[in-house]
Amino acid sequence: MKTTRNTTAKTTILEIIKNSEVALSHTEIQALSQNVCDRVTIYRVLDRLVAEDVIHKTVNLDGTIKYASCHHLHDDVIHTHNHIHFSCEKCHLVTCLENVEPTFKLPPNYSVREVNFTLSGLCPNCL
Amino acid sequence: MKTTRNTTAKTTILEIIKNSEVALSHTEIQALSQNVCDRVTIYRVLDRLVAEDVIHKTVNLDGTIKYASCHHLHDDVIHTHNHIHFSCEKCHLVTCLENVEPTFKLPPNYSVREVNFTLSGLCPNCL
DNA sequence: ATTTATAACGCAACAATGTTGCGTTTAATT
DNA sequence: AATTAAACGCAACATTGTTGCGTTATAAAT
Repeated sequence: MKTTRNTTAKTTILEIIKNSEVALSHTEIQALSQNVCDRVTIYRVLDRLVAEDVIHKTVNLDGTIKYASCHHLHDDVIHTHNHIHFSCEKCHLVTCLENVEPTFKLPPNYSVREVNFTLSGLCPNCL
Repeated sequence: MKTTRNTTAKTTILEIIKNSEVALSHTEIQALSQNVCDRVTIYRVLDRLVAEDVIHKTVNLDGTIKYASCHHLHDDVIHTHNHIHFSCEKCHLVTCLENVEPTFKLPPNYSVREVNFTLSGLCPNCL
């Protein structure tokens, strides 16, 4: 049976993501991790953390993938990531707007499994 | 003064995008264009078409950037792209759901300039 | 505490994607 | 037909992500 292990790479990377106010890309995590492990390991750790539902992915408007920790609220059994991400064009920070849930109505026969909502513009700090 | 020219590369690429029901990536456009021009030229033409607001960009959940033609409705002066894109996980086609406009309310002091809403799951054809 | 199985790792090599510089071509105006 | 610079091709490079494989180290069993 497939088990999962706690390694120094995994814990430090998770710490970096948890301590960050904003979503981080692979490259940013690599810069922050000070050679704790190989570049490839970061990719693998990120994949594992996403699979374990500890962090989530979001895609920036330029195509770069960013990671942020999941804030599991209270006792939600179903845990979704359909909140909005805001990407500032000036400071390039990506923030999770946890409380902003967009609404929309879809045509029939679409089955949604994953969601990515990203806005870009200027954040309060840069406005 | 900076003018823009109509070249064969530009017109054929625009045709490809306009004739497509779904949003296309650079790689897909390259495959469909049958060596009409260099790989680099495709990048440059796409940038130009986006700048001219003839096509628009959207980002898939895997980070790949797709392009679709803009359908300027009636006499809209302000022309936005804040409709939803649907990315099918099975057939990998990205469709613009032109008529589905999401609503959401943002915290104060955010200035939005661009929007990207992408859903993924199964499209009607693959359901 | 030692052994053991395998998850996770490092490294090297590769693949895909996007960018830049520069000399050449060609579209559109004169 | 001449002119000008937008657009092009090509080569080289940068970045990002992937894969294979031998090695390391975690966590469980002894």
